[in-house]
Amino acid sequence: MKVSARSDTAQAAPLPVDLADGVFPAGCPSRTVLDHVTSKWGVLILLALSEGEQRWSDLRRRAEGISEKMLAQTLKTLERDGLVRRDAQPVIPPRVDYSLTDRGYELSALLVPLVAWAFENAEDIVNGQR
Amino acid sequence: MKVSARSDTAQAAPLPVDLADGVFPAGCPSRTVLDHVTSKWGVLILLALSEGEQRWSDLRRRAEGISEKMLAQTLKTLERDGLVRRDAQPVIPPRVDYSLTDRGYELSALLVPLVAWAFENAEDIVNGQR
DNA sequence: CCGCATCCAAGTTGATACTG
DNA sequence: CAGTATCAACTTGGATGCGG
Repeated sequence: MKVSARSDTAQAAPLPVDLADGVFPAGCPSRTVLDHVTSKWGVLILLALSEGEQRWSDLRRRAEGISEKMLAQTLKTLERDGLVRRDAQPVIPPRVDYSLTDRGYELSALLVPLVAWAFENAEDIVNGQR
Repeated sequence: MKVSARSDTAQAAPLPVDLADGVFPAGCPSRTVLDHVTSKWGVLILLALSEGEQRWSDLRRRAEGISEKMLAQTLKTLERDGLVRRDAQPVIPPRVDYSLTDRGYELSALLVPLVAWAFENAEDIVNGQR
């Protein structure tokens, strides 16, 4: 479905003013949050956890290609942001479960359509470039 | 409308199976697309352009803190991905307008709620870490 | 002047090895 | 199993230069 009236350029500005003013300044907190959330691995981890609680090794396998360092770093950041909850059980061998907080779940609900879009359009996009 | 979300821990898995299988593998195209789209500056540029066509210098000012190099690079990537359209006018002084393609516009529609969420939750999140 | 490619310094990421 | 430490590789950004 085409939205645009002229040629094939999309216009219209459905962007709330306060949002625009709030996100673009360099030092604003939203930049930081966005960076964490849209980081290369952040998206994958949040998405994986949206399926439910998972262990470290599950996540490592799920987010194929992630290094242990980045997994640890990503999880720590998301935990500090209050999006992911860490539940370490004092057993041998150690077992740590990760899950989304309510806020993280809220976020993942917004992430899912984005990822779905990327998935659906990926082939087209990649084919388009030679 | 809220889905359910229990007291403290969010569970449930609203993630389509084919999506999950499609996004997590390392070499899949969706990863690439996601990386472009969720890159540090990609989000900001797409968001800025969702307000309508803009010139290079407008974008440079809008995405505060971006370097010329990263602006050029980001725009080129998004253009190659068919999300941004570049319109160079052969005038002196030179003038180049950037705008979203239909596909880019579609994407920005998904990005806006995400950014809005980040903006609304930013303060809470940043305050939460001591 | 505006748009953008190039070079070099600095920060980020990744593979491997090692500890609790 | 869950993470940390270390070093090498890649990415980012800023200054500079140059064409239109």
